[in-house]
Amino acid sequence: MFLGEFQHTMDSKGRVVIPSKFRTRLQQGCVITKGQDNCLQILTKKTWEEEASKMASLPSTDRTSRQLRRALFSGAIDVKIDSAGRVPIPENLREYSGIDFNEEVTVTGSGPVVEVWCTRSWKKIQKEADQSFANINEVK
Amino acid sequence: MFLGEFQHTMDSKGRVVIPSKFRTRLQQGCVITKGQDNCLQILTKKTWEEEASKMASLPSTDRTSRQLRRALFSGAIDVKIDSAGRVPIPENLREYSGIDFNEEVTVTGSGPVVEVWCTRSWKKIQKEADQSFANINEVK
DNA sequence: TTGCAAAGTGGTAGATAGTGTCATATAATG
DNA sequence: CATTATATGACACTATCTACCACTTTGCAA
Repeated sequence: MFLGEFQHTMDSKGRVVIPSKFRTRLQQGCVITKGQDNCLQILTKKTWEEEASKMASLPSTDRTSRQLRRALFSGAIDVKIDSAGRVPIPENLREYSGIDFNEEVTVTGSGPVVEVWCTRSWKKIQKEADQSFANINEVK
Repeated sequence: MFLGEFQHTMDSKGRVVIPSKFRTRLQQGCVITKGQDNCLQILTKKTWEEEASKMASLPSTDRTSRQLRRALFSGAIDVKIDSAGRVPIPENLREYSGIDFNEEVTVTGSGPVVEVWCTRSWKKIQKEADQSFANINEVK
């Protein structure tokens, strides 16, 4: 289970540091894909395979499923963490997530996956997320 | 069941002492999360697992569910109590709770969870709580 | 082919944040 | 009151992040 929120910066070559708490679990290979709401997701090999097989089993008659599948597979790339704890983010994913060189990045643990956000977007999303969270608690 | 109210200070490195009465139950690992009204909650592993498993059953196709998952997991961190009985509070949770280095902190037992408050906030909240409590008694 | 520019990959040193330990002070207990 | 447990502040040490720098590869054009 990945937990927490970390601030980093994308370096001038498009690389992002993975918080050290996450590294051990991602060290033996991980996959980066497009996530929902314009974030990026980092998955362990194992989680990726599970996700991928779920995706594959969706009916290809449904337009939404097809689109989901395209986004997931076409945007995916498997990477390895370098000796300094960084992963390279390719051009298409940088564009998708809106993260530019030297820009602030928020890396969050989100249960089974790690999410990478351009900090600007994260702040917006987080506000919304906290709201949902607060409401749920009130209901109880 | 956690009971009582304790005064402590966050040290200059962002750590807070867990009252010794609570330690034995939290020693084998605990999770800190955002609680209501900008307090922090400390949960036992077991209580946390229960909370987290509720999340797992929600569909990731629904935006609200995704937001909930993000809020819960990104705002949580699992920590262990060190040999001096302290836990580290990471940056994002310090900010959420408004607790600065070297600042007064109130730690309260609140039934199934332990709550950590910036003492300034706690005083306000407590006044309100006492008020409601008094009124309820009057009504009876 | 050769030379150049751009992008990608890898490494290093210094700054900073995080962690662990200890000694003393304070509080709790019998 | 003596003893034990707990809290706090100080300090040293470690890990991690960042900002650089240097090298390699690739693509393009001369």
